[in-house]
Amino acid sequence: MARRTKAEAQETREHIIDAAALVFHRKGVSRSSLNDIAQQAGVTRGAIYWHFKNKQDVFAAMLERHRLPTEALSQRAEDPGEEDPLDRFRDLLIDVLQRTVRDPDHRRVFEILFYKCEFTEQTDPLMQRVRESYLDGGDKVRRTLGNAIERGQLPATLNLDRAVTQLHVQMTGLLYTWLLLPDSFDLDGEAADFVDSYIATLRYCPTIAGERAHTPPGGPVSQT
Amino acid sequence: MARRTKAEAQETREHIIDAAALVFHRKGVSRSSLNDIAQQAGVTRGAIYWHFKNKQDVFAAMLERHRLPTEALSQRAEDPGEEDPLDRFRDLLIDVLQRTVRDPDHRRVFEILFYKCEFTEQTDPLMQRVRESYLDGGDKVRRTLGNAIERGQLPATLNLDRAVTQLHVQMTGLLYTWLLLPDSFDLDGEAADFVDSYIATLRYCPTIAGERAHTPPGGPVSQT
DNA sequence: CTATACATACGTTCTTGGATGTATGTATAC
DNA sequence: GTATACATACATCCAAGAACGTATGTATAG
Repeated sequence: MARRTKAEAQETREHIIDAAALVFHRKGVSRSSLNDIAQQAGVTRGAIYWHFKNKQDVFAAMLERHRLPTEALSQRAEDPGEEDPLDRFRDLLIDVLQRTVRDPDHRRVFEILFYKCEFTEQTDPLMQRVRESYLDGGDKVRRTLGNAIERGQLPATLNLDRAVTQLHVQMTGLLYTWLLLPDSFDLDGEAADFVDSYIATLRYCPTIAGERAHTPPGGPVSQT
Repeated sequence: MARRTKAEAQETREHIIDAAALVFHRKGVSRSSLNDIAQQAGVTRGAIYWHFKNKQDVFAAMLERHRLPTEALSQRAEDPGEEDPLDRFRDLLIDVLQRTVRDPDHRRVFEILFYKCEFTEQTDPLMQRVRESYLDGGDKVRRTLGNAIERGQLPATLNLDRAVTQLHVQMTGLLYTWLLLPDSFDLDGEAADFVDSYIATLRYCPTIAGERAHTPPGGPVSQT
């Protein structure tokens, strides 16, 4: 077999990424050879070298494909025209947590990122990429929370930097620990609780909300 | 040169571990060859193979040496005879955070664990080891918090499981994000704040401290 | 026909584990 | 105290495999 149609070629490219994720997850990125990935995908190394420069390039493509779905949701939350930015923000966070539990493909990429790959130097483009991803995400959150403040959904005294830091800490910590010990707590069922708890600290915790805790108009702070 | 005295041999063993940590940190564990480590330590691969079985064994030895100092502090906090277990617990948490900032050797191991090594299968002894380390740590924390409850330092209604989970989330999240972006916040200066904030949630957050606010009148709260 | 989408074949580079060499520390005998 | 015997603490050398990148072959879509 040889030359396929363009659509078919695109399919094999996707298959290769799928296979890479599986092999990366099973053996770790460094111990995964391109031959392993090719076998898993049902092609030869030649196919991989046609679509990608090398293993690093396959890895980057996998991350890129993983980034897109979350991107869409965060765009909605960040929109200044959005009337309920805090609720869109809440949806986004809950979605990330629950998708990690429910969608094996999504979870697999997170597991690879946390437990099955190595970032080498500060100058490593991959390390830089993750770093920028965090910083960009922080900026998005900052804008979204700013919109929420303007709409009166959060106190004007909110310390944005602390809020962003705490969000990173909470989300990263949740995903990291749950992926390590999935049976230690029910992330899917309690996702909304965790997110609401975080939003509550934005409103009431003095070190984040500002000097005086006050009660904003009723939002979705439901506890079970 | 050949046979050294026992003390000198122990020194070279330590040197090898030091060198391994440096090389692991610089190149990532998988890309570090035993030759790299030997060169960094100023010995040959023969020396490493004398003291250790293989690279995995060097890695395990590095982790073991890293575990010990924290172990001592946690033992104190856990002691049922300790009169102020909550304060010892607080000291322990602050120490871990600040030592990560101040002690380059300590920080290096954390960076390796988070960013520069791969855990492969569920059956991987290293993965298991980290998992057990989390579970054991959780048990210690559970006992320590239990002591604190008996001494009246924490509410009797405290949900221990949630408290342990939240601690893992908070500490792991803090270390992970700060190691990724050390300039994004002042972990050293705010370490006590973060710990106190966590302890405050143990006392006041309804979902963790207990459901006094939401409990219908007429009976003690039953948990778990 | 020609560029595409792969498969196949090849040479090189690294790394590993073990085998072997060797010089010194250390314990014991005398 | 010294000679002997052995274990220790490495250094050096070697064989084998794995993975990579490239170069080349080839059949088909356009």
